[in-house]
Amino acid sequence: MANDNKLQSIIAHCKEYGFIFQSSEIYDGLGAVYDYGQYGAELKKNIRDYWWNSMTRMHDNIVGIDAAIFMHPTVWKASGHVDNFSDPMIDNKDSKKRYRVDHLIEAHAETLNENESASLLQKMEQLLASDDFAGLKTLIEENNIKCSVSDTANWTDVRQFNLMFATEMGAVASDNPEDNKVYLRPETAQGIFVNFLNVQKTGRMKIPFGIAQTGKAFRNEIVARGFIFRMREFEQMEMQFFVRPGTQKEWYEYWKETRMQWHRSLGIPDTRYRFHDHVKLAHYADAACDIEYDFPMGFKEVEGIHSRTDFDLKNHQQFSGKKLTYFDTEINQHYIPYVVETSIGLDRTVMMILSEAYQEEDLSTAEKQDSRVVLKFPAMLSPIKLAILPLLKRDGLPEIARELMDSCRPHFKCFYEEKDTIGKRYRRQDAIGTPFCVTIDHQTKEDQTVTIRYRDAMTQERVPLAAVKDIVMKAIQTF
RNA sequence: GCGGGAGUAGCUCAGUCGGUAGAGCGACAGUCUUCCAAACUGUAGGUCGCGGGUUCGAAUCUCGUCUCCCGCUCCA
Repeated sequence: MANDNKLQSIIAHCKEYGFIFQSSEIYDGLGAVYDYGQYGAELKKNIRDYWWNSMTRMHDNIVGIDAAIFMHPTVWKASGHVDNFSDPMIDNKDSKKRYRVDHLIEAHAETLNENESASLLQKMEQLLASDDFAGLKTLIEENNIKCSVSDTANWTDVRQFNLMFATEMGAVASDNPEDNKVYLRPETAQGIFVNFLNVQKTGRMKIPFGIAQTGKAFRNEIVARGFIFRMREFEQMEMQFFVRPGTQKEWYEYWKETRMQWHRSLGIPDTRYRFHDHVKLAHYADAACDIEYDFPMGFKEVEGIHSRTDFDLKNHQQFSGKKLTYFDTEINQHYIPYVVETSIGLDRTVMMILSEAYQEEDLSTAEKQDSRVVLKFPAMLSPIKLAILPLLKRDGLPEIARELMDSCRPHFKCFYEEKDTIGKRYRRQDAIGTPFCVTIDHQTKEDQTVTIRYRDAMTQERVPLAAVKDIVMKAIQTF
């Protein structure tokens, strides 16, 4: 199957079987926002739990928190988000090149004589200060400023590209709206940094240690596309690992390898992944790489591992005026810890798991055309673990099935169905990725055995009714 | 953001010259069946993405708009 069709098929399948719907669909949808349906929500939760447990339960020195989406506005000044991402921009329609308005005008000013230049820059400053975008465009047009690529002055309107969503906090309007302005966090990491000392002290944590968190983040992407790959509201799973300065390189390597093992544990072969080391580093990092997965639209980042140095804590210390140092009793020194971050997109992981699991199989024989769509999820991630199917809806078979259901449902998600032929019921479970189906038939009444049918191989075998729960439990065991 | 393509039932799609909307699959209720969908009967589902215009009449022509997909661009 061609890859361009595969994404379409997955989107259609996700909708048809209740995994993912477009947000507000009856109102024509809201761009790049999606809702998880009944099975999608289970799948997403299972992935989140698996990540959470692998971080917090399987490491002595990593604890989890849940910070608020709203944070003090100064947080985003300290993190660099306010300054770096709120400049007015303008596009040249011919070259399609986008410029920061101030850069464009400043570059032009350099070609002018001293008086003209100063006058131009002064006008620009006034317009920038008053957010007069129309005035800025007029200024560009009056000065006949051209694009260096296309050499034309065919410009779009000036627009503000602030990638952070803002809202107002507090019911009382202020004279200056900026006073009440709060942002929806564009990343979850800052909630960890500002709680670094709280957790360290109350948890009596000793470096090296980590703080993990999952939660929603919001980015007002200009171009958001690719199904749930790039959404305006999305969920991150992040862990910030605090280390002694100078040891960050080895921890960076450690987490690179540890995170890759986690990916392997999802049953996805190495060939579907690749590392992408950042050459051009962000302002906060001294080393960074992406784990990329081969999505239907090509290799794309699913997780980032960044050595963030002491950039964040140092800035928060400076902006807040609160000391954010740690006293290391081993070397009797105070220092601001360095941070190695692992940051994985939960929605991207859902999409990765779906892409990997989705299979259209041709089951045709000489006599009969046949095919199925199956989601080959790792059993621990499947929305439904076990489907319990009485072969007939009479002769006491449903009663036995219900008993099995009652004994299993406290332990894992089960599904009961007695409608339609058994083959049809199997295929329906294939379509939502249920790894096990158990069928109760007349023989069950005689010898207390059932047929268990495996999703991937479509084979089945006879097992004791009493063993079913343990078979499934064992298969979904994660650690 | 620019360019291209597309929106008709839950899904995949048909719908001629402008004349009051159809199929297959799926779903639901039964029948049959006794371990791998597509056997039989019946039922429900659509302001043809949304809004304006042309017309006696618009799924169809036209303008606008929203959404999705592809390419380029961007991505702390």
